[in-house]
Amino acid sequence: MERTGSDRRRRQHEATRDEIRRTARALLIEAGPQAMSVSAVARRMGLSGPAIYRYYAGHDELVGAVIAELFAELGAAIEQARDDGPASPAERLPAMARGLRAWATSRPVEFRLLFAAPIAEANRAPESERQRAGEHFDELFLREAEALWAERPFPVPDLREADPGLRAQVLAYTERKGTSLPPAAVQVFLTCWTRLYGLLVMEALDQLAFAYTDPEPVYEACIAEVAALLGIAAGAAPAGDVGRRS
Amino acid sequence: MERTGSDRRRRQHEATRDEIRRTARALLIEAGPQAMSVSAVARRMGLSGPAIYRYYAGHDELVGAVIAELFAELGAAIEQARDDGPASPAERLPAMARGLRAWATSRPVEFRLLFAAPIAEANRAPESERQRAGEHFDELFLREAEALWAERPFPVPDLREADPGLRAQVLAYTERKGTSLPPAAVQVFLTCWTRLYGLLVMEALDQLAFAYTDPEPVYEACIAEVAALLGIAAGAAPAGDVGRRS
DNA sequence: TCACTCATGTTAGAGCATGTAACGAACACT
DNA sequence: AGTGTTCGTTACATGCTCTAACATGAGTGA
Repeated sequence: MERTGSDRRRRQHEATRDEIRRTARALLIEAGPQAMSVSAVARRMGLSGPAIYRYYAGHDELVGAVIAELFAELGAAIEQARDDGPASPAERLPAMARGLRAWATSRPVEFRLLFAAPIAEANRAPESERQRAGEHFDELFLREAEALWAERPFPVPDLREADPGLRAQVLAYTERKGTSLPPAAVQVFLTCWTRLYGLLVMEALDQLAFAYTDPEPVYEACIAEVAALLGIAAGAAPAGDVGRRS
Repeated sequence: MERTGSDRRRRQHEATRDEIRRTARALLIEAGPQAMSVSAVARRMGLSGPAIYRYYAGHDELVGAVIAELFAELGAAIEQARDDGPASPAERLPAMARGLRAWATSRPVEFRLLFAAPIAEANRAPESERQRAGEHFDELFLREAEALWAERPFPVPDLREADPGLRAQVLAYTERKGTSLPPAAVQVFLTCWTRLYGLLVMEALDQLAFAYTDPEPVYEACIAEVAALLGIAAGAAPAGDVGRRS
């Protein structure tokens, strides 16, 4: 199995792997997640069924590759939102939050696959691509919160008054991440991040439709709340919204 | 098709329909959502495949029936949590929130099916079972918020300072529900409800695992936050947690 | 009572999915 | 040139949803 292989072969193999992944993604966008079948991908590429298995061990691995690609893109989009705007963390954090949602709303099918999927057992492993990606986004925002804290600390609650179980978990997270933030600040950060993230997931699952037809201002309000918790002003949302397939 | 039919026949038909639904649910619990296949249900009942189609138009309708049953149970659980405790809305609201999560955590597979499913297209229709159920839960909590407001109004923001789009949606929701709450209070209520609900959905989707191993105190903290917004004390969580299949 | 109707079951099969097995042809490396 | 790997094929096993066609038996009405 691909022991050494000439460079020629290896690159050819990679190229086909990529083409399969791109084809799967195209099908995902055109016809939803269940259209991403091994057969359908092969059919579209002019191959016949089992050929795909030379490149991916099975359907799950193929879907996993698409998911990994999307996670990378989403991460890049957030980083770009961070780096585009002005240099102050107080402005960057809301920009990143908006970048996150802009990506999500311009690619609804993909976002749903990432965050509102059946969650194939494979992707629920402790060290799965998915968990790693979640931690990564998390860290992007955490770094920014650290910068904000260094510049101008925000008010924090007294952790000694918190539930012991909760405090233990916050301490564990603080330790694991090796952050410069004090645990009480980490607690605030997690609250903020969870609210934003949760709202997005709900939107992706159409769980906000019972009350809201357009979640955008709801998300903006959440950004404002969170900004208030962090002691910063949210700033206005950029005027023009991002369209699909920018 | 079941035009008139004697009562005997009709009841027999209903009984079989129920048995099919129960069997599907058993399979769901034992082996996950994708085990709820028409074939598997028939096999377990000693029937052969197509017999099921005499009772359900197809796989989607069968799953929809299971979902409807679960929604009804969840609603009943919340109502019971409401009616069990003391009579004050200030105590009932947290009790209902805890009842909601108790149901969710004691039936993880079922809860995932309800709120974290692939969302079969059928269930995304404006008047689907799912939307109706969402509105129903929503109303259960809304009624309680009304009682709380009548007893002791909670502080509300000035809606005139809110985003016009958000305000319009809150007004529309207020009108649609015909609630006695003023729009600004509805806005607070929706914020509270969205936070609780969002946290639960995230837990169901394992989206909290990046930071928390045990979401229970996180949820309790959220209840406390929300209670603060409503000007009430959350009270302590009941000591013993509810086990599965109580 | 007898024949009719219709609900309910059956088997057969179409169509699509994942995935394996067995085989052939192109390719690279010695 | 020979040899083994890679990459494609077809054939097939199995499972799923769902339709078609047929059998059976219980209730219904003349």
